[in-house]
Amino acid sequence: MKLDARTIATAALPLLDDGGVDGLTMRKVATALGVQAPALYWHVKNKRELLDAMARVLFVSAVDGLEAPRRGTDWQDWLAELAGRLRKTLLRYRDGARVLAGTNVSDDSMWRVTELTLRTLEDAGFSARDVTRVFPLLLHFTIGYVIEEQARTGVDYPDGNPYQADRIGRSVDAERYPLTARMVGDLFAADPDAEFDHGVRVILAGVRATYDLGPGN
Amino acid sequence: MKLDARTIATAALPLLDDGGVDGLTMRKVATALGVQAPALYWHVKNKRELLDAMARVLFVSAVDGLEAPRRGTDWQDWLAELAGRLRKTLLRYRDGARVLAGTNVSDDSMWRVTELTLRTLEDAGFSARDVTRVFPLLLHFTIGYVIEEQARTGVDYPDGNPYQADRIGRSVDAERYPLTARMVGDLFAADPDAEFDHGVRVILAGVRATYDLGPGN
DNA sequence: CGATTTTCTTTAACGCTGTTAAGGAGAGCA
DNA sequence: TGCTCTCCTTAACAGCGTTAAAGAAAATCG
Repeated sequence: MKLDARTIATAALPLLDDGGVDGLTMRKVATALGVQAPALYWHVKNKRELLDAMARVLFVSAVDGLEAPRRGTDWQDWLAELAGRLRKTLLRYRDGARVLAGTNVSDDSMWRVTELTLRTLEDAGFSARDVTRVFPLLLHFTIGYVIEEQARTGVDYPDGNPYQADRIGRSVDAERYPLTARMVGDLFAADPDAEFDHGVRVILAGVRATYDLGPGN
Repeated sequence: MKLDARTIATAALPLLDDGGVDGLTMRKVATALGVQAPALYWHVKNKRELLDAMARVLFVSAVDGLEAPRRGTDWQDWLAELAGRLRKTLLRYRDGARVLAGTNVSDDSMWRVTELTLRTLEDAGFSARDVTRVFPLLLHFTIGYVIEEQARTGVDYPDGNPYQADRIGRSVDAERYPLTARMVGDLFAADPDAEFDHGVRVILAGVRATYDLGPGN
C-alpha cells in the first residue's frame, strides 16, 4: 500500500474508537498499517501533524459532495444541513469533535465550503461584513455541542459514567435547585439530534433578526 | 501546606501556561507543590480526576460572586455578562477551554449558576421547557469559541504559527475564493472580545425570536 | 505514658509513550 | 557497476502515568 499523510490519517481514525484520542498511539497506527512506528515519521513530522491530517480527513468527508443550495432551497435549511452533516461526521469516531477542535485545517475543500457558505448568505441578502460572522458562529456551536455530546458517553471514566442521568440527578439538590433538577431530567430525556437542530435554528433565527436583509427576502 | 484535590488543581492551573494541557505532567505538578509525584495519588485517583478538579476550579472562579440580575437589568445583558465572564476565565490559562470542554463538572456552584440562569429566564417570561435549552446553547458556543481562540495563538506548533494571517491568507486562492479571502482578513483584523460578544448577542436575539415570551416583555 | 493505628509521603520500579539515530533494502539512473 | 534517493527497519532514549512497598508523622487508644 502507498503510504502518505492522508492514508495514515484515514487508517488512524477508526482506531479512535478504542481508547479515544488519548489512547491513540503511533505504534497502534503503524501496526494497523503493517509497518513499524518510526516509518510514520517519514510521512508525518510528528503526532500533532497526524492529528491535523485526521482533522482534515474528517472535515473533508463531512463536506464531500456538498453543493450550493438549489434554487428554491431556503438558505437556513441549507446551513442547518451543513451543520448537521458536520456533526454526524464528528460523531462517527470517538472524540471526533476533540480531534477537529482547534486544529489547523487548511484544505482546499475547507475554503470551498466557506466560499459556498458566504456566497449563499450574500445571495440571501446579507451584507459582506455580516456574512463573515455567521460561519464561525455555527462552527463553534457545533464543535462545542458535539464535544459535550461525546463526553456524555463517558468512556473516559473506567468505573461508572458520571454523566448518567441518575448520578447527576442525585447530585443536584432538588430542594434548592428545582429548575436545574428538572433541566437535568429534560436533557437526558431529549433526543440529541432534535436538540442540536433546534440549537442551530435558534442561532439562524438570531442571524435573521440581527442583520439587515437586503430587498427581496 | 495542606494538600487536597482543590489545592492541587489550583497549583496545576498556572502550569498550563508552559506546555499547555499536553505538557502538564504529574511530576511538574508535584514539584510545584514541593512533593514527589506519587504523593498526588493519595488525594487524586488519576490524572483524569486532576483535570476534572482543574475544570471545577476554573468554572467556580468564573461564576464566583455572581448574583441574580438586579431589578431593571435586562436578562440579555445578564446572560451576555455571564458568558463573557466564563470566556475571560478560560482565557486566563493556556488551553483553559480544552480543560473545561467535556469535563464532568458537578459542583454545587455549577448548579447554583444554572438555577440562577433558569430563574432569570423564567422571570423574563420564557416557558419552562424553552428555558432549559438556552443555557447549553450559550455554554457550547462559548466553549467552541474559546477553544478556537486559544488554538489561534498556535503555541502547539514549534516552528511557525500556521494561524498567522499571512500564512492562511496565502493558502487561500483569492481568485477562486474571493469572499473567503476577505473573511480571513476580517477575522484577523477583528477584536476577539467584540466578536465574541457579538456572537452571544446573535444567539440571544435568536432566543428572543424563537420562543414565546409571556406577557410583560 | 507507650503501643497501635491511621494518614500521608517517600523511593523504586513497571510498561508504555513520542521521537531520534543509524543503517539497510530496493528502485531509478548514470 | 556504482551512485543516489526513497522508504523502512532495529535499537535506543528520556519522559510519561501509575503501582507497590516501605517509612515518617500524627492521631488515637489502653
